[in-house]
Amino acid sequence: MPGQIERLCIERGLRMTGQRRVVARVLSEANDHPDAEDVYRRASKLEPKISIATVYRTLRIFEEAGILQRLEFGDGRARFERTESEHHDHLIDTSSGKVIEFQNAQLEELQEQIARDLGYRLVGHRMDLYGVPLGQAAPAKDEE
Amino acid sequence: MPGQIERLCIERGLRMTGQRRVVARVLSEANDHPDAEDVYRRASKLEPKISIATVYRTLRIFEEAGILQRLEFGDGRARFERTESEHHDHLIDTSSGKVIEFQNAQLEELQEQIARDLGYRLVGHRMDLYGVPLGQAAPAKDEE
DNA sequence: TTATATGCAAATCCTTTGCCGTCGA
DNA sequence: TCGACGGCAAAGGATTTGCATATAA
Repeated sequence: MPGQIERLCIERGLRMTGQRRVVARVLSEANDHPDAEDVYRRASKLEPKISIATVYRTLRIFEEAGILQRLEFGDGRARFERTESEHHDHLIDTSSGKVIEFQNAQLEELQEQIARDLGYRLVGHRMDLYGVPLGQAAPAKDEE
Repeated sequence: MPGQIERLCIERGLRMTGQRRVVARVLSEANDHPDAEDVYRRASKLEPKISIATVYRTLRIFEEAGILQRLEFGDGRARFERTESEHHDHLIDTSSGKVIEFQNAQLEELQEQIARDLGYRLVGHRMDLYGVPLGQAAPAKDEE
């Protein structure tokens, strides 16, 4: 039984090779936001002879087919997640690196309006929030 | 007469060398969002023997001193702008590459609130909008 | 069969670093 | 003076690519 991603690949007419199935499966089963190295590591367990070049090529192809979303959190490498019907943004916990997904309709609306006011039609956006857990670290400046 | 950035450098106790003055000046005079290569190119006109390594080192030092802001628009290289008292975000015109700055207090407030609702204190964020000029390209799907 | 995909290693792009001579305070 | 700085070239990390072989359809 093909996973969600493999199904999408077939739908979009991508040639399904053993390697692509493995990458598709790794991504279907991921609940986090793996980078290429992570995907390679996980895929290698299922298909030891897969190469990192194939992983990169496959990720790019999946992204171009709209199956994957590329995320960049500013640490120099790209992370991937499957495209979901409901759009969401990310909050990165800077103290642990944990990534939290959230949705906010008001925010989406506001972004469209801002673009419109500037004379543009919004075709995309990227928004990442960086935060530390409340009650951790020092919120005020003059405490110690 | 030192520019705004050189003044900040002095304020923060950075040792002022000829190269740093040149980089500071280039950035003080920039009205766009140059990447390291751009800064190097512009600095070279004022100081032909400056090296790209020095430009990178200086940009990093200025950034760490809070004098510069590092921007990443997803094209693989960092861009820089001087830190301004009033925060702003960017809208990138995907048809021309032009970058438009904007401020929106409601947006900032909403971001803080979202973080708070998730149990976080917002320590930073990054938001870029991507758009095409209104009236250009096809907004509807079934026209031609 | 035949265009497309994969492996491997080399290449690229952006950025950082080691080393050693130089310069600012 | 003397520790910080700059130049050069080499190193690094992430990602892409050329080429010969293998494979899906």
